[in-house]
Amino acid sequence: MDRKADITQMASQLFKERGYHATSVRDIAQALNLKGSSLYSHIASKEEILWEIVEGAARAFLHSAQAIPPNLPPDQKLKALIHAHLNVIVANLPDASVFFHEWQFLPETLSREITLKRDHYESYFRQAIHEGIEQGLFQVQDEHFANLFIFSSLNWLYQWYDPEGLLRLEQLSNLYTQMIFKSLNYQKLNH
Amino acid sequence: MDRKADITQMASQLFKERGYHATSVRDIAQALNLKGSSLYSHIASKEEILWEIVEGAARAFLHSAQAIPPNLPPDQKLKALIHAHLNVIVANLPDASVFFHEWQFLPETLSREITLKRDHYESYFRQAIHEGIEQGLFQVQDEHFANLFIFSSLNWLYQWYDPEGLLRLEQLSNLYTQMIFKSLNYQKLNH
DNA sequence: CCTACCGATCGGTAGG
DNA sequence: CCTACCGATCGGTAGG
Repeated sequence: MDRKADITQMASQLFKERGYHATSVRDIAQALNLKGSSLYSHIASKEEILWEIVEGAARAFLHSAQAIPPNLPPDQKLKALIHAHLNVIVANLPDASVFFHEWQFLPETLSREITLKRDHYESYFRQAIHEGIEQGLFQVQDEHFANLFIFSSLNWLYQWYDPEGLLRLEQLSNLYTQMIFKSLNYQKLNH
Repeated sequence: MDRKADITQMASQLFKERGYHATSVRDIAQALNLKGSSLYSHIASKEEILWEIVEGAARAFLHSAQAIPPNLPPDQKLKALIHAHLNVIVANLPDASVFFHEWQFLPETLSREITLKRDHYESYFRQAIHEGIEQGLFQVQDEHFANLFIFSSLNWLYQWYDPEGLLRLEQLSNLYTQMIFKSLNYQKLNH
């Protein structure tokens, strides 16, 4: 029934593999055994497809962060945020790739909206790290840089993660949590 | 004299801002006050421009790693590699951005060559980390993941580094070194 | 380095 | 969902 979801999903795979601009509407249609013009009964434009993918991923990240109890202690909160973040990427790698790689090709009004959603999402991490520092659980030289360092390590995952590989979500999450917590000088040993 | 270098440099800026496929040959020419066809006295194809940028960046990374004395102790070697890596990115942000973001749009023969250069470059990091673990300077749960974690944190820099910002290379290098060394459970305090 | 031009392909529409 | 088609733009060439 929902042909639009089929189109978006196929487009997501192709955008991940070839990039947004190197994928034509005809490419997407062909992969679905359709003619290019047939897509336009379900979508208004190529840009709309990109928007659906990128905005959907932004929403997935935001919702997964908002599902975490805000009253958790900061170390547990950060651990849950790391797990949630990795889960969104692993659960839908093409969407995550397009989100990180192609969002800039949205027209400015829309890309600004994504930037806002992303800032909001990242604030959950910043907040947890900030609270952790205040409570003496974490120790960093430069809080701003610590945030950037952690986002960097998490955001590059889509570049190398192999869904067919051996690394499953739980192990990935444990490894990330351990390295990030060590980089934050986490005091407790068992987490 | 070297018009080709002018073309490549301007293209690098535009590719960084808009992406390879969203930048036309006419865009590059216009930014140099030329007509599109005029570029073809200096270049063979648009692809050649991309190749010059990406291969040049790959070479810059590789050379900077090869300039480090191989007999340094592993902790000092890793520190020097981090510094060299950040220097290449900071010294030429557009080239680095295109290298990380657009290399995949090279035809397969050429992109494979880049992948090989990159593997070779990364092996310097892997080697230093491996030696550090062997000598008991570093402790990690999963060496393979530790490598990926560190590359991730370093490779995402081009996404957020602001050349006009306050963070200069030396401070950036210190901050990265500190967080990475902590994530590796580095035993000595003064580095 | 320019003018003039090429075939191919692009995103998208009309009409059924 | 298709055929037929649109104007615009693409990378690139010829010839000067």
